[in-house]
Amino acid sequence: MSDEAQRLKQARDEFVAQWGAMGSQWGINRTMAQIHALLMTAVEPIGTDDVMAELEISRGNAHTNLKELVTWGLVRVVVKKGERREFFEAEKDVWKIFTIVTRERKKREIEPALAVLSRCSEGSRGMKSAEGQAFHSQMQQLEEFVGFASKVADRVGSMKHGFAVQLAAKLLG
Amino acid sequence: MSDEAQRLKQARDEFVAQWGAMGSQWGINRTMAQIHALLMTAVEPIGTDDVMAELEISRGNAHTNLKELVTWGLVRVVVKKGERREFFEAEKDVWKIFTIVTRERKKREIEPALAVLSRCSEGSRGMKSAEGQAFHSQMQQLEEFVGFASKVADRVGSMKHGFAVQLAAKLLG
DNA sequence: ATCTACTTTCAGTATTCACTGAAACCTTAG
DNA sequence: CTAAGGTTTCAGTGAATACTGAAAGTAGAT
Repeated sequence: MSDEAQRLKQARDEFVAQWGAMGSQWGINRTMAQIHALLMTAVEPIGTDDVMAELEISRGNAHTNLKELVTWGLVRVVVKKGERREFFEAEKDVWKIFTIVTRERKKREIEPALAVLSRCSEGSRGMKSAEGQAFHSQMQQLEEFVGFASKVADRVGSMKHGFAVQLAAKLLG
Repeated sequence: MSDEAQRLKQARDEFVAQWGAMGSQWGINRTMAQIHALLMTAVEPIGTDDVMAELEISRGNAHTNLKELVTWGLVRVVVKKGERREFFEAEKDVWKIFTIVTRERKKREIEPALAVLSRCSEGSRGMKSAEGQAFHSQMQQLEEFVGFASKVADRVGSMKHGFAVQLAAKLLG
């Protein structure tokens, strides 16, 4: 193997390992993040067995996490003609990756919070005691803010890349 | 206990429980989120023993998570005169809470990612093979995007509430 | 209809992460 | 100094989560 090919393999392994470690920090399961890293840096679609071999994981594990990535929309299933098995290919456009992750995190983090806050705010409406009023007010403020974050996430998530860049340039300028 | 006081207790318990459950989703430990919820809805500073009693957790657990909340900056230590023990009080301003969480998440999620990407991008600079170039390009794009997200987080985190509201109004308008 | 090449599921196991409770450690008061 | 009141640490335990491997399921090919 050439020197460069070795360096490349090393760099890629490092990326896969570290991206996986990062996944934990992000509340995403390590294997899923590793598979994602592997696919993002693959030149062409790869199959379940390649994933198993590369990451030294079981078929079940590879399967589950590949399907989860497909559910998120970060990975597509590809069928090659003349091949019976499925191959997988990751979305590589960073802006698309970002909007997908934004959408998922909104679903998982913001929306449940909003539901909780709504109920707590509603359940304490019109209380007479100082404590009751303070609680209601706190719930209302949180609800308003989170609702607002939810709208921002929607808006940003549906922007075209170019527009987002413009907006951000203004923000940072 | 009056009817209203009961309703309040119920609503507050629900908030604490649900906020805790949410914490898991957010990659924050459940107890820490529960303590935070408890403190956010407390009328006055409370002590370790109150937290232990309210959440039915051990001293060690209460202690560790209270200190972690203090480290984050979401909770302050308060000393009452004539009292030897420490009391705790949460920041209640939602915008401040938001900026603190933004700062912490940037530190925990964005900065390590950036470091990884830098190294991988650097380590694959100037490769000749198509694979090497594709890898380098992918790393560069990710690095650029994440670096950018980092700056946005800084900027938003240091905004005054009023300014952020204005900006957001424009964004959502 | 049967074989073959895969995909999917899931009970059991391993790993990781959080919690307990008790001991060690401060700090102020007497 | 010693005692009392309070805080901090941490080894051991428990709960949650992820992973394995093998069996069951599916679908195209013969």
